[in-house]
Amino acid sequence: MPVTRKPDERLRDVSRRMILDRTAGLLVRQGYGATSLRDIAQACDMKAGSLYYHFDGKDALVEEIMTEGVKRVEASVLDALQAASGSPPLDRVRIAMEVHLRTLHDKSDYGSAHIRCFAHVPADIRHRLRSTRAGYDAVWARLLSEAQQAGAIAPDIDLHTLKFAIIGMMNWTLEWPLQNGVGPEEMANSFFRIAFMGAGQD
Amino acid sequence: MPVTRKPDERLRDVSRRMILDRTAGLLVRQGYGATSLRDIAQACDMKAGSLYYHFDGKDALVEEIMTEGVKRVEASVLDALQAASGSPPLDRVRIAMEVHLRTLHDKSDYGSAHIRCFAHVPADIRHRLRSTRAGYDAVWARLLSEAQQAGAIAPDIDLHTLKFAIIGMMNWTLEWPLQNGVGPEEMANSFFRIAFMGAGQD
DNA sequence: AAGAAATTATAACAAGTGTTAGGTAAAAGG
DNA sequence: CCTTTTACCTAACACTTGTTATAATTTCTT
Repeated sequence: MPVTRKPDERLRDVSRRMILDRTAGLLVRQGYGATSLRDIAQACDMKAGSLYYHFDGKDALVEEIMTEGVKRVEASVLDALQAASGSPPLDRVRIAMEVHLRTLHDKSDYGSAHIRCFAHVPADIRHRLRSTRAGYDAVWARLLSEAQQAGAIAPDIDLHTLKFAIIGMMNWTLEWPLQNGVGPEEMANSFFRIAFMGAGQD
Repeated sequence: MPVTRKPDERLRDVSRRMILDRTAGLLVRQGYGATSLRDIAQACDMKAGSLYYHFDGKDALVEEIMTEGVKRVEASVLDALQAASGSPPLDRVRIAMEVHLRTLHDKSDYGSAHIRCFAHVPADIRHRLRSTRAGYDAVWARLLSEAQQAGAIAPDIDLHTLKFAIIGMMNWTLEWPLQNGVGPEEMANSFFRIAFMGAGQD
């Protein structure tokens, strides 16, 4: 088991985290259906049967990763919003967009594994993940609502649709990468410009 | 083989189309990995082995559906643009958005099957689909370029990013339905409003 | 260092998958 | 209507998959 650990780390915890990490990477690269337990085990220098010591089965492993994916994005965005609590409303929106994109693209595979595989996991998992996702959704709803109440968003804009448009364009960057070399900050700035100032010219 | 056909229709053509139609529906509902040839055969009141008379294999069938999916969206959008050739540039953009959404949501399952399964088919299929998709991409690139040259889109807007944002928000409606009862026209209008006039308030 | 507990390997299982080749029923052609 | 061709059935195959129970190895505790 070629995994490095510190003296106070239990093997179980280190192995378990490594399995989660490597599986997340496989899910991003191959998708749910094309990632077998044997693939996962190989990526971990283990055998498939051993994975059952740590997880109840493939789907439990996958669900844990996907749940953690949403949680990580949510935590990152909340942290950033907390740190920017005194900033103007639309600045906070732009920051949230940037952090969302950074978490998806740069931080780890968990968030992107979630988005990539959501539509393909068994229905019961998807159902449970929907409510986890709804929590993060509420973060955006609150953020946009505050911005609209502060007068920063036009009153005729339906916030549900706006949230949807923003999240849609951001998450779509995982399916069809925007452009090589473009980072989260630049993406966020471009999308923010389009969504809030509009691409149109009078 | 419970399928209705007209006197001039060949059984082969009718059966083949029915297999494509029903498979597209399954792909939308279940995804690529969870749709077996036995599922498809059952949906067609056939046995799995029989599908080989019409298609070389599962992947040939799936690829044909997904290719047709892009082609249908493209054809619909091009038709609509042709019919609106005298309209102002941004009207044409809005029409294209509406037709894109209508084709995805109301017309048939082929387009949505494409989007749902794209990230999950074998890499060689995905590679070929990428170039099919690039053709449709070019339709949008041209449309937006004409609008910008006509002065309808701000000169600082990068058209590649704008196209991306628009397609992203529209295609995301397949992953996470915007709202029950909202049709393509209303969606298109809302997304158009956000993307071109901006949600912000001065 | 020894023994207990933890962690991984192993072999096997049952079920499912895409596919093939030969057979048969249905459609088409004259 | 009869014959030929077409379209579907069938049985089997080889392989893959998630999973289980037991064995073996490694880690942890005293």
